[in-house]
Amino acid sequence: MGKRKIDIKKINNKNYLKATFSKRRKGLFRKATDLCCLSGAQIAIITFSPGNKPFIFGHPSAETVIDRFLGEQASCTTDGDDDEGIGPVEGEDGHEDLEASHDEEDIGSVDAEDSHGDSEAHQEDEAGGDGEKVSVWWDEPIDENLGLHELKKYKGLLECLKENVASKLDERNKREFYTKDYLAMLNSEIGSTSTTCQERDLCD
Amino acid sequence: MGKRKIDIKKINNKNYLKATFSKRRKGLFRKATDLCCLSGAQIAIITFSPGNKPFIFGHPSAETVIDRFLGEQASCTTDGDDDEGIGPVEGEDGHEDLEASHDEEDIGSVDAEDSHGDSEAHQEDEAGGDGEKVSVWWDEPIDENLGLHELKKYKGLLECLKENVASKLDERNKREFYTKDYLAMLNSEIGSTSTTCQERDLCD
DNA sequence: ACCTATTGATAAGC
DNA sequence: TGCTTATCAATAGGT
Repeated sequence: MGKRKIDIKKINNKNYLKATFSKRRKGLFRKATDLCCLSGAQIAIITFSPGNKPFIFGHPSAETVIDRFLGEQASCTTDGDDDEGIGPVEGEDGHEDLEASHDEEDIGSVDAEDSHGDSEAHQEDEAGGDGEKVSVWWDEPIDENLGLHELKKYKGLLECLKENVASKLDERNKREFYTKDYLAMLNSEIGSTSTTCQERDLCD
Repeated sequence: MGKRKIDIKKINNKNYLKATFSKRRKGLFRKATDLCCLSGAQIAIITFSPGNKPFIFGHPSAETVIDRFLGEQASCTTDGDDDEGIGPVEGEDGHEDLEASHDEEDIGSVDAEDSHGDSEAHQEDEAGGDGEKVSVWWDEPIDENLGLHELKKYKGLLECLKENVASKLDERNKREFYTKDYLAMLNSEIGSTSTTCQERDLCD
């Protein structure tokens, strides 16, 4: 999408690599920010640059999301939680289902909706409201509890998240190594410097 | 970037929210994939959809990157590793430097290069090659060891990563809950179904 | 889900 | 490295 199309292959030129990684990482974080604001989803991104520098994005915080992830894995392995656990841990090997995971066939039959496209299309927010939906693994509906909780926390402060803010952070050599709430951090930066709020409305 | 510009604020319409989250999450993962291929960076993305469904992206694996992240945090707190640790864990609170972390001022003075922009601009790949560079925290220069190791692992297999592949995964209700190598997984899907390789060359 | 009109992200060039 | 511009890519709406 630049002036010329580039092949998605390893960049060898060090300088070009640095510039590209920098730009694209920023773009990735911005996408994540937008997704958080739009959907209220919890997202954590851990990045180790080619120079082995860590760049962390997290909402409500990297640790929160990581813990939740690790927690689910644990409950999946030990508790078995409910019945149809989330998709089991998979990878190049293929399947390595644990005990209660029979998602491929099971869930497909339980919920006829996820027949074709994106698997997150169905919502189990109502946790049983629609009946045949996949059950939640925990008792915290993000939109209600966490979502409200988090968003209430930032209220009007989280009004906009301009890219300039991130740039400003870089200038201060903070290295964007944040495990707390990335959005909140950006917000605090905005608040302290009155960055112009271009077009993004309240994220709440 | 659709037919009409939208405000980056919480979407209330459930259906629209689902559709948007789905599209944008896919876009986010694709961006991460591109960034991995281009820079060889290690990236993990943990996402909990508004329906509390987990969607994991990881290269070389979510667990690998998470462990590395947690490991650095630990070493930062306990060992102190070298001297100029990475940017300390920061957040909305401001700074909470640990013991050996005086990166803001220190690194700035040590390396005159990271005075303004993106902090990952400097490379410590050579681990002392240029001398005044920020030191690595571990003994694994990604481009050399990890990068080579990982890439060698997938060789020509990782030739292309088309979006169709991800779609296909959704169709199989795998929910994209992968903690192993996301790229490798996509690759295996490609290999088993001979997905067309449009324009992406070898990621290696 | 798939299409198309638009806005957004970004490769080059300063 | 940040800014600007020309282009390609992601995606909002609508089917």
